[in-house]
Amino acid sequence: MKIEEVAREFDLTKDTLRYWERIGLLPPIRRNTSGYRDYTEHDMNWVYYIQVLRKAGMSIESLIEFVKLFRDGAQTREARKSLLADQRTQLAQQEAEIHKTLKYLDYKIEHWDDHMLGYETERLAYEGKD
Amino acid sequence: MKIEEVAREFDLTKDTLRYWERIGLLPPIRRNTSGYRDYTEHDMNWVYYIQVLRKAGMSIESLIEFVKLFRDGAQTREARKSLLADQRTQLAQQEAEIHKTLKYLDYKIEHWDDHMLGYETERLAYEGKD
DNA sequence: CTAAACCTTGGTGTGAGCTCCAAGGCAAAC
DNA sequence: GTTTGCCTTGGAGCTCACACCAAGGTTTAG
Repeated sequence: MKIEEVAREFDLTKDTLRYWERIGLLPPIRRNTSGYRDYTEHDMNWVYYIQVLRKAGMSIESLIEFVKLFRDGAQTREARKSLLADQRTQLAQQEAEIHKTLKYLDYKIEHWDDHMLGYETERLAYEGKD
Repeated sequence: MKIEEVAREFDLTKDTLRYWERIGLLPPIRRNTSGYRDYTEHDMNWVYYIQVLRKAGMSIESLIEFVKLFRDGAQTREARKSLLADQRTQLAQQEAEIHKTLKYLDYKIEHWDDHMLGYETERLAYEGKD
C-alpha cells in the first residue's frame, strides 16, 4: 500500500508517517523498485497501534523504546508479550493520575465554597484515597 | 510569598510561574512596593489547581479559558461551579479514551498470537464495548 | 511523448511550552 | 555602604512534533 492510501486510511498526513518512521516510531518500511514505501498489513498494524497509544497520551519516547525492543531485542513470545504488559502498566498509571484528578475536581465541586481555603486542604483531597 | 518560595513549594521554575502568568494560566499576581510578585494563599491555590490539571493532561488552552471565565465572567456561584463541572467532563473523556486503550491492550495481550492478523480486527477490540 | 500526479530526500518553518540571558532595580548581610 | 543575592522585564534560544517546500525521479492518463 502506498503512503497516500495509508495516510487516508488512518487520517494522518504523509509527512507524519514519514516523520514517525524517521524517529523510529514505526519500523523502516519496505520500498518497491522505485524506492517508494510499500506498507504491508503488518506495517498498518503498527501505524494503528502507535496512533491509538498516542491518542491515549502515551509518550513518543516510550513508544519508540517499545518499537525498538519489540523489533530488535525481544525475540521470544513471552518477552514480547511482557513488553505489551509494560505498556499497559504505564497506561494504567496515567489512568490512575487522571482518576485522582477527577476525585480532586469532585471534591472541589462538592466543597465548592471552600475554594479559597488553601491548597493544603485541596492537596489532601487530591492525594487522599477514594 | 516570593516567587522563589512558590517555585520551591510546587517544584516549578520561577520562569514557568512567570510564563504561566503571562499567558493567563494564572491570574495577575499582586506586587509589593518594589514591584516584586507577592503570592497570596489564593494564588497558591491557583498554582496548585493548574499544576494538577496539567499533570492530568488537560490542555493549556482549556485552562486559560477556565481561568479567564472564572475571573472575569462567571461571577455567580452557580456559573463558576458549572465551569468546574465542565473541566470535570473534559477530564472524564480523557479517562474514557485511556480506558478504551487499556481494553485494546488487554485484547492484544490476550489474543497475543494474532498480533499480526490485521488492524481491522484490532480496531474492533478498540472500538468495541467492554 | 508529454503532462499531471505521484513519490523521494533534505531542509526549513511553525507553535507550544518552556528556559535562559542581559540589564538594571531593590534588599539583606556584613 | 558595598557586596551578594533576589527581583523585574524583554527578548532570544530550545525542543518537540509535526507541516511545508523545493528539486528531482517515477508512474499513469491522454
